Amino acid sequence: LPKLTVWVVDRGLASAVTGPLDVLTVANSIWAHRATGKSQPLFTWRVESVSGAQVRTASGTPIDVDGPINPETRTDALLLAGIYADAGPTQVVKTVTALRPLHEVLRRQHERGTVIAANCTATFLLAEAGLLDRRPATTSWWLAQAFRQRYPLVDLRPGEMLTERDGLLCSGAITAYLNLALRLVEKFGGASLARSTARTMLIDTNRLSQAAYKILSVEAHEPHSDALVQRAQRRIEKRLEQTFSLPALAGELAVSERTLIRRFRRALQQTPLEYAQAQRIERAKYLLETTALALDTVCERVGYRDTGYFRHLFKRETGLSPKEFRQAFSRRQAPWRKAGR
DNA sequence: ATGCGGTGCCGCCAGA
DNA sequence: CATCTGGCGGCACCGC
Repeated sequence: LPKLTVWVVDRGLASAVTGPLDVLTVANSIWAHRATGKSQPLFTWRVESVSGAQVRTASGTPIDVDGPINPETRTDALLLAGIYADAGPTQVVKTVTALRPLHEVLRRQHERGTVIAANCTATFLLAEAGLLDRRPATTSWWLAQAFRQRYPLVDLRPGEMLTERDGLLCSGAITAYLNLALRLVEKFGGASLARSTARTMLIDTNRLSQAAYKILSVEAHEPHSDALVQRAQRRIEKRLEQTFSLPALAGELAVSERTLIRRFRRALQQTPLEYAQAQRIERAKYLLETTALALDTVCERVGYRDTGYFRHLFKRETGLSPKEFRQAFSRRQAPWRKAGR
C-alpha cells in the first residue's frame, strides 16, 4: 500500500498541505467502501519539516509534523507543498537555494524510483536540484518568466495544469494541488477511484475532464488588455445560441476580419471560431451537468443544428461523449452511499 | 460514416 | 525604420 511523505516549510500555504491530504482521505473512504476486507486505509502518510518542529504557514495556521525530514526514508511518493510567494520570484529562489541540503536528497529519492510531486512554487525546488532538466514542467503562470530565466534547460510549459515525466510531477498555480493529488490517487488507486474522489469533492469538472490526460490551458484565462478582443469575447458569449459569423462580428466591431483574427490570436492564442466553439461546449457541459434537457435541445441551445456534428465537437473538446459526460458529472450523491445501500 | 458547399484562417503584400 | 491594418487567394475544415 502506498506510503506518502509530505514536506512542509515555514511560510508555506496551509491548503497546499491540507488540501491534498483531504483528497487522500476521501479516496481512502471510497476505497474502504469498495473493498470487502477494508481493514487498512489505502494511503498512509507522514508530514515532515526541516527542523521536525511544527510549521507556521503564511496565513498563521500552524501545521503539526510527524518529524524531521529523513533523507533515507522509504516512501512511494514525496509531496512538496508550495511556498507562498507574496514577495515575488526572488523570494522563491532565495527560499529554494536555502534548502540546498534537500537537493541531494531529492536526487537520491528520484533514482530510487520515488514519485515526486511538486505544487506551484515547489517546482522551483525540483528545478534547483536539476531534476527537471530536459523534462517537461509547469509552475504558477505568473512565475513562468523568472523560472525560465533561471532554469533554461527545463522544458517549461506554463500553460499546463499538470506535467509528468519519469515520476516527476509538477502542478501549476496554487489550487492545482487538487489535480496533483488526484493524479496521485489515480496513479496508486486507479482511474475509477480518482473519478469518484473528484466527483465527491466537487472538484471543478472542467479541469477534471482533462485532468488525467489532457491539460486545460491556463493561457486561455490569462488576462489580456486588448479592448477590441474583450468586446469581441462579450459578443460571442452573448449569442452562443446563434450561428457564428465572422463577417458579422467584425462588422459590429468596425474592424476587418483579418485584424480581428490577428488580435484574437495575439491576445488569446486562439481564433474567434475556436473561442466560440470552446464557449459553446462549455455551456453544453453546464447544461448537461445541471439540467435533464435532451441532447437535441442542448445541441440547439448552443448553436448547432446537427446533433452528429455537435457530438463530434463535444468529444473532441472533452474526450467524452455528451452521454458519458452527463453520466460522469451530474450525480449529486456521494458515490459510496449510492453503491452501499 | 460520408460527401460537399461555404467560409474561417493564414501567408503574403501594399499602404498608413 | 518598426508596427499596425486591410485586401486577396488558396486551402483546410466547419457544419449541414
